[in-house]
Amino acid sequence: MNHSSFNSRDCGTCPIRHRAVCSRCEPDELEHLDEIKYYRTYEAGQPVIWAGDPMEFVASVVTGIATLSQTMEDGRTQMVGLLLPSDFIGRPGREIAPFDVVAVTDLTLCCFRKKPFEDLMGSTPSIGTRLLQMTLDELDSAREWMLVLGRKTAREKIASLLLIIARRDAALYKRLPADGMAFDLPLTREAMADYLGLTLETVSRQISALKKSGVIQLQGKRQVHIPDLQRLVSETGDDLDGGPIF
Amino acid sequence: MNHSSFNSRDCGTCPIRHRAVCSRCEPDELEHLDEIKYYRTYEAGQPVIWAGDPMEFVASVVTGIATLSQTMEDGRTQMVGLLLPSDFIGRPGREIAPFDVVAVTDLTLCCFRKKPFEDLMGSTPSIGTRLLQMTLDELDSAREWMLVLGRKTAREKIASLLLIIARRDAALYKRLPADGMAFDLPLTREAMADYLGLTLETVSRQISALKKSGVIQLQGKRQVHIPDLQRLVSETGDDLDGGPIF
DNA sequence: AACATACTTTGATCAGGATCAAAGCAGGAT
DNA sequence: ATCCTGCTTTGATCCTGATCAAAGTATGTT
Repeated sequence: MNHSSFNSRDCGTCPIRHRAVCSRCEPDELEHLDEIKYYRTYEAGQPVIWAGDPMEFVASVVTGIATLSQTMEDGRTQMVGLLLPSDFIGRPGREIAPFDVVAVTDLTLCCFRKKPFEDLMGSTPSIGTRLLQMTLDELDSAREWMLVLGRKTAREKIASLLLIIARRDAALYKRLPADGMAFDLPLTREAMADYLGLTLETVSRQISALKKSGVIQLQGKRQVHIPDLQRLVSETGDDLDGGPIF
Repeated sequence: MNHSSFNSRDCGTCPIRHRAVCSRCEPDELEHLDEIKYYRTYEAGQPVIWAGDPMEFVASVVTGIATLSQTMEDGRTQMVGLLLPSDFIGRPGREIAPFDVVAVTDLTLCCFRKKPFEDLMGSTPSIGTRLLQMTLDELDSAREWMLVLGRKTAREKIASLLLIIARRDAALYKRLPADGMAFDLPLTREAMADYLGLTLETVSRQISALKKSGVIQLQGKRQVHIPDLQRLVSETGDDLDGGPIF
């Protein structure tokens, strides 16, 4: 159990959802968990698992980013989930992975062998409750994403994705949204296109257009600076009165 | 408690998921449930609840069809879920409805007041487990739908929707898929468009095109006959090797 | 330095679906 | 019957984003 790879910030920002399954956050369950959990790392670009493969573990993302995606016979690909630190992978009670999981950056997973995890769930109801809440939140996110995919224009899609990444980034590092904020784009243009149901050319063009309009600024290809968050929000087409953004 | 409106077929085909919360299917929990549950009916077109409204109950669809949808300020609408008999509405642990719920046909809900339902969940772990399974299934469906919205052509979208309805219909009534099957389209062209991220004109045109190709036959506007299910499947663009359809 | 590779940008053209418009159809009310 | 209303079909045209193509940029390798 190599805990030395975790610095204190990882634990300080570790969301509640992670605590539910992470022995480092719930030391009283340490021994039990240590028997069934292990860490695993993947390099950027490596597959974690393919749709249809048997999946003998569930896991929590510790560091890095992974994608959940689906590919059609002819190669058309749709990303159906973006897995950021603290997100959960896998499901108790199902043997087969329903989607492809791929590491897009270097990735560390905190894995739990499935059988003992299910046993633990049975004996610790709070884990099931926590998992239900997380799953309901994910379902809401997926449904919100359906509006983006089905009804938004290319420009609105890009703005929505940037806002999602900015929001998760801010939440994760507990940065307050100053009047400007900056972050690294973790995805290639192609990955963004797969997320948004667009082509990579359209993604590139729309990012250029947002830059030209002054909504975003770019340093290099990946470093994004947003001078005015409200401006970006208004580009998403979403209701401005939908409550606080962060 | 008016159970007389349930005929025996309703209970015979009542899926496991419904059993988890329906006293009619779990008579041993009858008294307890009777204190907290009630039936409620809605006419076709009536709203059940609007996004943002406080929601003081959870419910299970008994008969009829409802939709979950999201609308943007400018009126663009995306349906994010189709609620058929046995589907669950609402979520423990959240006060506010995240989406609009509207009855598209006459609708009967089996409602449970939220507080006591949550108490019941706490004391009956199997309900939470069941709810987790249902939610995970819904999440998978939502993610599969993201592929439809993001990457499929209009024709493939229509074929996918017809197949989903046919599949659910067959499962609900336990009809075996003969070499041909028929069902009523419960949705207007506009509702189908909202589900598929299309306009109603495109839906109409693609349905006409599928009819002209002989993939489907229509009696009137709503009664659909599918002479060859495999033919319809091949129109969805999905992998044919994805296991049995029903 | 020269090259290779992967990613990105930009241009030109095309096509699928949206939009605008009008007519057809069925069921219900008077 | 006639009218009305809501739903559906079909036509004409437009536009957004896809496709095809090529050049630009950054990073690492020999």
